Amino acid sequence: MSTPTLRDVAEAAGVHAATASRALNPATRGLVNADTAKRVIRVAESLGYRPNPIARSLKTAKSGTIGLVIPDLTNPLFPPIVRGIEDVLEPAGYSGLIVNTDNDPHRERAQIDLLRSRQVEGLIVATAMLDHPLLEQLHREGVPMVMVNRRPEGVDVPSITPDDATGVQLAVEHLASLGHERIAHLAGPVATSTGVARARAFRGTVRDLGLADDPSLAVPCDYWTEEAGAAALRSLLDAGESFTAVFAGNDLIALGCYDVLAERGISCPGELSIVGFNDMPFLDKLAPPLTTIAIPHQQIGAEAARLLLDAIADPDRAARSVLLPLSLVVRGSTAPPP
DNA sequence: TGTAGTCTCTAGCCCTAAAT
DNA sequence: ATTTAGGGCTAGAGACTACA
Repeated sequence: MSTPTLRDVAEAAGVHAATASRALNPATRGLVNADTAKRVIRVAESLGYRPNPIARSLKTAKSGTIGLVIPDLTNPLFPPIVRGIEDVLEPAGYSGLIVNTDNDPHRERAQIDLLRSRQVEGLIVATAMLDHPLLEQLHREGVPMVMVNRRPEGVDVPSITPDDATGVQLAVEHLASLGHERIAHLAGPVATSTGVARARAFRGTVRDLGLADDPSLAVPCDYWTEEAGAAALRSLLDAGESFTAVFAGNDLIALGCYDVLAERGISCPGELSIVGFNDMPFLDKLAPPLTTIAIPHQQIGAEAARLLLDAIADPDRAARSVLLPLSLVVRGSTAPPP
């Protein structure tokens, strides 16, 4: 006996398939006599019936799925965000399909094509570049979309981003209050909104506080990765720049710095203080534990999912964007300069 | 006779294997 | 090469019953 269908349930319960369908769907259950509904539900359970969402979407033209486009699945920043997204999607009857683009535009295009062919009802996108033709195109085609963490320029799409400027300010003020005057910034990629926003805020804060405003102390990384962070710090050290603290564009870049400190025998925080950004999981387990800027990851994900559900329900609604507040988490990687 | 309340009937969603 | 059938499900139309 193959897996039971709605018809099997209906027959066993002595009702028409359409009635069984209504009884089993909470949204339409009210159209069916309560006792009948109860009977159908019981029969469905005893047969081990599982609704077939493919057949359902054949009729309803709705898939109940949302595409989650993640740039780098190995970045621990994302699991808590996805968790927040699922917390909101699930009770709304949706589930997320995750794809990973590895920051590769071709891969991204292919993955998004795949999601669309699977009839996802919307996209939550964490891969936004400042200039992002694909996202512009999707937006023109009317694909419901929400940006998380980053946002492209000039595309009128709902987004949920951290308040980078304030976060940077907190980090730099913390270092300044410890007595640091020459702070280096290992910035995120210049093609990303986050990288640019944080770099700009860094420069502004450094000036406001009257610290060394030396362009050679700000180095953009090619990627948001440990390797890129390590390479950037090496180039600063090799150039003979003098600085007593590093403000990293994100935690992975800061982690890369740890590698360089180890290989060159530099002590942290004794000789060099380091501050990260994002507060991804496990930073408190490092030696020394990394001081960083905390982002409410789960809240970001949940808010993104809410914005998307809004956009799906009402496509004409004006794009709403949310800026989430950040906080400084002081751990062991920062101390007064030597 | 009208009207809730409850149920059934029908068609069709999109695609493809099989029949023509 | 073209047509048909059919997979599982549900929206919409409409039928039946009981009761005011």
